[in-house]
Amino acid sequence: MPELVKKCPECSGINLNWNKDRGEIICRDCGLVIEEKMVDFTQEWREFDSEDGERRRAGAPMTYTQYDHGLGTEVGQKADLFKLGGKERNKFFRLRKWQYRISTAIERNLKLALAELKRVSSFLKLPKSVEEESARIYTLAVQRGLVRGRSMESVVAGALYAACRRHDVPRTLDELSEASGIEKKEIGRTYRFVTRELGISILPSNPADYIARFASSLKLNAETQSKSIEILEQAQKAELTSGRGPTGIAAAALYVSALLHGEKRTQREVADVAGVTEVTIRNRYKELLDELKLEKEIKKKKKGKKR
DNA sequence: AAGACGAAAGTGGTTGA
DNA sequence: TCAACAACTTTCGTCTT
Repeated sequence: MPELVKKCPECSGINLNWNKDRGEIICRDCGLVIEEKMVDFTQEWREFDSEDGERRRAGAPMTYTQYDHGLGTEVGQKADLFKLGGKERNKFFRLRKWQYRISTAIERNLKLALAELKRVSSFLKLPKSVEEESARIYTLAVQRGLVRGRSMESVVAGALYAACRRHDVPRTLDELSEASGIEKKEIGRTYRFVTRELGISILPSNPADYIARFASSLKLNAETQSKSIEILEQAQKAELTSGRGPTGIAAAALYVSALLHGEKRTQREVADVAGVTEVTIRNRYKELLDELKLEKEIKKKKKGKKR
């Protein structure tokens, strides 16, 4: 390890890991990559693309890397050397140079982006399949030049969001936003843009997919959980769900079934984990009571408590 | 005192002319 | 491109436990 670096400039940790192959020093405490191009001088990571228009690289503050200890930047795909025939040399060399530049630009972009994607994905504890799907989406997006004019990070977040939806493990925009450091509306925008451009089908997410996660962070038992799924199904039949935010509905269903099972949670608590407000829960809750004739059960519960 | 409830005004996004 | 619109939020006052 070179003399100069002994402490992590970010967190002052001394637990540094020198990866000779990639010429990186990685702080094991906070995940900061300290030196990137000591050996491998072909990788000009710090340079911005030579393509015009793409200079908004500064994105989320890197403090988020603190959460990712096992930061892995393993990315495959070395670009092939371009072996094209050679006759009109000058012209051809220029072309080749261009091609090379473009391909390395894409490759560089991918390398950075996939590292970012991995980070966010591990922060959210997303399954491998989702991670791969989103990497695929992102790769497609880069190849079609959809990243231009947008920050890399926001496209990564959008790809992740889309992949989550497709695999029925939805995260809310809030969660993605917290994990990636990109604003909610920005993620939503790029998400819509990318899915539209790539022709990815966007089925509205099912409230039931949120139940398990919300329930576990509220520490509700399995019975309550399945009850809330039932409630959701009834609600869907009564057409209470269309046009409403799925998280709000999921939250209300959970709230009701928690009441029914004597595992009462306050509206505030449920609202927090679902990322909606109490008011929304109240509205959905009221609709549920009206349509599903659950009033009696609730009242029974209350009487039972008084005795 | 905390939680539940509801009204009113405000916000961001979608839709349709 | 703009206005209407629905869903959701914020804020605040009142009622209930």
